[in-house]
Amino acid sequence: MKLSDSEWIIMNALWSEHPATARQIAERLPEDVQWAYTTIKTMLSRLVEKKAVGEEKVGNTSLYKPLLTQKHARKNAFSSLMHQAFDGAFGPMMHFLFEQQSLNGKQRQELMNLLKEDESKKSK
Amino acid sequence: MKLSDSEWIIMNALWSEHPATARQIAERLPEDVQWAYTTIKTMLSRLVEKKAVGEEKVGNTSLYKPLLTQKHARKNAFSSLMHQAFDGAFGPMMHFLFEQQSLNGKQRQELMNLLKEDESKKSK
DNA sequence: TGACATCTTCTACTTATGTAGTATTATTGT
DNA sequence: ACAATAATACTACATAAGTAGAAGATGTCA
Repeated sequence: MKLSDSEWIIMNALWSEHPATARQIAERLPEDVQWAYTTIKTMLSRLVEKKAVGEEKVGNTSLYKPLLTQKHARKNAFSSLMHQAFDGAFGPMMHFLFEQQSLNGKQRQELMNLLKEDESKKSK
Repeated sequence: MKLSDSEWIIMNALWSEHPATARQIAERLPEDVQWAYTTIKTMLSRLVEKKAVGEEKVGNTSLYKPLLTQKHARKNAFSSLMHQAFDGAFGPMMHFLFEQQSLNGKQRQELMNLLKEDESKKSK
């Protein structure tokens, strides 16, 4: 399941709290996203069709909730990027990230800690 | 500059060696990509239009070369992903990657080395 | 010099994405 | 009970992406 740019925007709003009505989602969109209410509805319908979002009617109003988890969406996005841009190789991708980001000392330290944390988790 | 899925495929073939003719690119595509020659030409034209690729005629044949570098393309892709999926935050993105990949000892070691390498480069 | 192979350019068609209007239906405050 | 509000479903339309055929120009080998 691959999300388009606009779909990410909707999903982000939905993940942040759900279930939610279209109206609530509208209110949570980033400042710079000024979509008509019907645009949001259209996006939601398409996401429901794709089974990324679930819809439940309560009265005449729909409540939406994510079916695709944020974690899955992120995973898919990385997987996709890793395959198209790094021929599927994790190592080179990481290498690139480190190289690019010209990490400052703190960031580097943070990453070190993450790695160590991961290590100790593993060995337990 | 954002590349579509198909565009990545073409660009990968082009980055691998250039300049290249459409025919050469065709030959380098992954096994599972069976595009008509004209499809490749269409993609190339569109990439030329977008200035991601340069075209130079030699005789009646075009030679193509990347204008958008692989590095830039990768950077853009990450930037885009980081913004849509992690609200632009590098740290959380890294955290996610570590968590997801359940790194084995060797991979972890490799990453550590990358970090240290980076550190020593910095301090010089 | 003609038959083939090969390139190019144009055109075409489908599905996806981005964005929103209109018409209809339901809810509600007075 | 009705006007105002708000929700829904449907339709619409532009641009991007995916994929390729047709026709015309050019090169090439016997």
